[in-house]
Amino acid sequence: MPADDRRPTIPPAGPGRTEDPARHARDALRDAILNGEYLPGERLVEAQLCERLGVSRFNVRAALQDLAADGLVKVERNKGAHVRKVTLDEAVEITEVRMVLEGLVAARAAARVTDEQASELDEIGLLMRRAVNAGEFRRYGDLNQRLHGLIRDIAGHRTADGIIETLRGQLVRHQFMISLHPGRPAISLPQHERIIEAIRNRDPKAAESAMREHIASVIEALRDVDATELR
Amino acid sequence: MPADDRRPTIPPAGPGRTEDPARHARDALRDAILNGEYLPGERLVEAQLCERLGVSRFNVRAALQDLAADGLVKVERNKGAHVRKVTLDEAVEITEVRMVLEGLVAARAAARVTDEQASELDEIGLLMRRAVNAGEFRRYGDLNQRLHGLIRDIAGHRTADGIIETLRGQLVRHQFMISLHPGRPAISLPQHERIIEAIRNRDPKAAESAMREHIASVIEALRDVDATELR
DNA sequence: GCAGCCAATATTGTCAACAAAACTGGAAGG
DNA sequence: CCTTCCAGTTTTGTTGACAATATTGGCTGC
Repeated sequence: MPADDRRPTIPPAGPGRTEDPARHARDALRDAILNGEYLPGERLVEAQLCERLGVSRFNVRAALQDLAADGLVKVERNKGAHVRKVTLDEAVEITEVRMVLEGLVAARAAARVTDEQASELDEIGLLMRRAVNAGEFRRYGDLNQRLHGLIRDIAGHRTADGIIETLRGQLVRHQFMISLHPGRPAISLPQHERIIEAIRNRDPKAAESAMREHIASVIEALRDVDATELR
Repeated sequence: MPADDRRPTIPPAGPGRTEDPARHARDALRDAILNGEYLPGERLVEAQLCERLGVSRFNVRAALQDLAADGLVKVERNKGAHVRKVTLDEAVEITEVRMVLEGLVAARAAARVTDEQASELDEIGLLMRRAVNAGEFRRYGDLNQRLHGLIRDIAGHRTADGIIETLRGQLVRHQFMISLHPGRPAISLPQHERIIEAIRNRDPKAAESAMREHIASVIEALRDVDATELR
């Protein structure tokens, strides 16, 4: 075993100390996992997390249970917590669910979009095209997230929104790899543009099917990336 | 306040005592809420639950946190836990999500159904028709649940399955009222039969749209029931 | 060398007591 | 009569210690 873990400590959130430690622990641990500081399958020992997060074991346990509910960690009785491993099959299932949920959300967004929101959508579309043309893939990825987020805001479907957000968390690693997949933006850009257009036209059915097609192609990309990686 | 709470105690699960109390507490409390022994909005005081469930406060808290993740209770810091109230709008949202998820599941079931499973579907359809003709509404409700469950088994989509199950829990009360709504079976029976037929024919698209139509009509029923109740 | 066992250790599960916060009822003042 | 404030009480938040369980590493006998 390593003599000492050199990972940075995440001390209390500033000098304020006004926040409750439970929240801090949960958010800090979630960020740490999402940033890949703990790898899938890695064991999460409560005592170590106490030091790392600067909170008591009580709050560490609460955080672990919370993240287990989000599917980010898995806890087994008397065996502790691990970062959850998401297999390719699970990733596909999760993305299938996201496909129908975001389809629902897109349809609803098309039914509720205001003129102001429509031009915001247009602007994102424009920026996306520019980013692709300029080869700024990182920027494109950010815009991608912003677009999906805006659509969900327009739809205002809290239930679907919460589930989508939870599922997204479970896939950060996979999603990240997809965004770097060569040729990916060229495929997804026109799909995004069709989604935007359908919502602008206030056509729920078109918006739903455009969104579903888009995410269906994400599923293909998932499989591709996985195949590429295991070569 | 009531001088004494006469609700039945749920003592340890038999003489075995092999099960962990955390699991027992969680399941017993979930059942109690689902059976309506605690009403929506009712406060859940930890000390009372300790007596009721025969476990320590530690385990009561764990159970409450678990059920909060399932959306059955809501806990507010320093304010305790309440049985979550599901408004009509939320119930509609939840059912919309169920609509697209069960649509996905139905499509997948149609793609994977075996001959044996197909005849099982047929049998349930037959029993449903009989139950409706005989006016056995309670039985029809049970068969309804069995049908949806079988479809989900056939699909084998663990991710969608888990979410659907969670959502169903949040709606037990509403669902129960719908099943007693007069004229409801006459509407839903032919919808169920169309779903069964589409899956039998191994036609995913038809299965998905049949399922979505069915659940869309459940949403209407939800609104009706609510309107009837507040008259 | 190795399979199985046993003690030592590491880790998680549980509890009971205490601290902090929220709620309650009633008294004081307007 | 109403509002405000202040104990007293109830309820939740947190801690540290201890118990139960799993894991590790070495030992023994084959």
